[in-house]
Amino acid sequence: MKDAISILRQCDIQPTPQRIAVVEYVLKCKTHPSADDVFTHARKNCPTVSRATVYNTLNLLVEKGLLGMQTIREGAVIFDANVEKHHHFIDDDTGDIYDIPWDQLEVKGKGKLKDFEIFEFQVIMHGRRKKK
Amino acid sequence: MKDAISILRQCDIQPTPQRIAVVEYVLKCKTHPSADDVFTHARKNCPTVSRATVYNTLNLLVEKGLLGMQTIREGAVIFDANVEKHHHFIDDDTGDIYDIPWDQLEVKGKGKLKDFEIFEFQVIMHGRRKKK
DNA sequence: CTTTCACCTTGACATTGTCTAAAATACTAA
DNA sequence: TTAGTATTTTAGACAATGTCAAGGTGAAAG
Ligand SMILES: [Mn+2]
Ligand SMILES: [Mn+2]
Ligand SMILES: [Zn+2]
Ligand SMILES: [Zn+2]
Repeated sequence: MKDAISILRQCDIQPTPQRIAVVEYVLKCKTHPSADDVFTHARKNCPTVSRATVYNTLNLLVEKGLLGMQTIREGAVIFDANVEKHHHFIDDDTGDIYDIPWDQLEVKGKGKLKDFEIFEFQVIMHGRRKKK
Repeated sequence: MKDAISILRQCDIQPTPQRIAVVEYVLKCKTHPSADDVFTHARKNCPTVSRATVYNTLNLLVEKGLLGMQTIREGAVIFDANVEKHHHFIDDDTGDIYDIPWDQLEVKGKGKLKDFEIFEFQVIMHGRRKKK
């Protein structure tokens, strides 16, 4: 992955130490973290970063399309470094959220929904991940 | 629909005025209300009902399977009088949430997800409802 | 050096949701 | 009826999520 500074520059966001700390964690994170998760981890590299700055940076990244945001978990929005279209599987035992590649599932019948103009959609699955 | 008292009795929940006010609103509501929506409306019929009782009653109804709960909107869980399996369409302009009958959509390919045991799933769509 | 400007921090605030202690209510049995 | 017990309700405390405004810091420009 490109380094945080280049990514920020490319989107016309000034690369400050606080923003770099947020970006370095959240854009390579595979765990669908909450804002508070990001805050905790960003603090390790930048101990003075504030909650407000974390929220501001996350919202900025989402606006710029560098970061996804999902409202599939109770209590807090989660952020998603994977900005390609994909589905989600939620392990109800552990709370872990897994990405399901877009082409693994096909949703048929959307054309029949005459009253609705669909901008985007995804399949949300709940269950348990099989231990291998 | 059966009356609130019978419904509560049938589930071994004592029908108190507070619970009746909650049930009468939430079980015939088609708008996917939040707990606070239910609180506001229940107060009209039972002006003394407290927030705690509304939450307790909603959680009881969900436990008993009389009410659905969905985490598809930011900020608050929503409740769903429709306990049949179905999908959801969210109008991003208005925030309104529409039920999509289960058999209108078909999700193919779940069998390929060997690592996951799926308990339930649904399709979540975002877009705009066409004005007729 | 002074002004300006973007950024950051702090803390206040609103909202959601849970929990507890005490009051109110309803059932039960003498 | 009356006393006692169990259930329910209420008010408020509390924690967590998220937004916002006020003021501080620091660099760049004049
Ligand atoms: Mn974490
Ligand atoms: Mn309402
Ligand atoms: Zn994802
Ligand atoms: Zn529904």
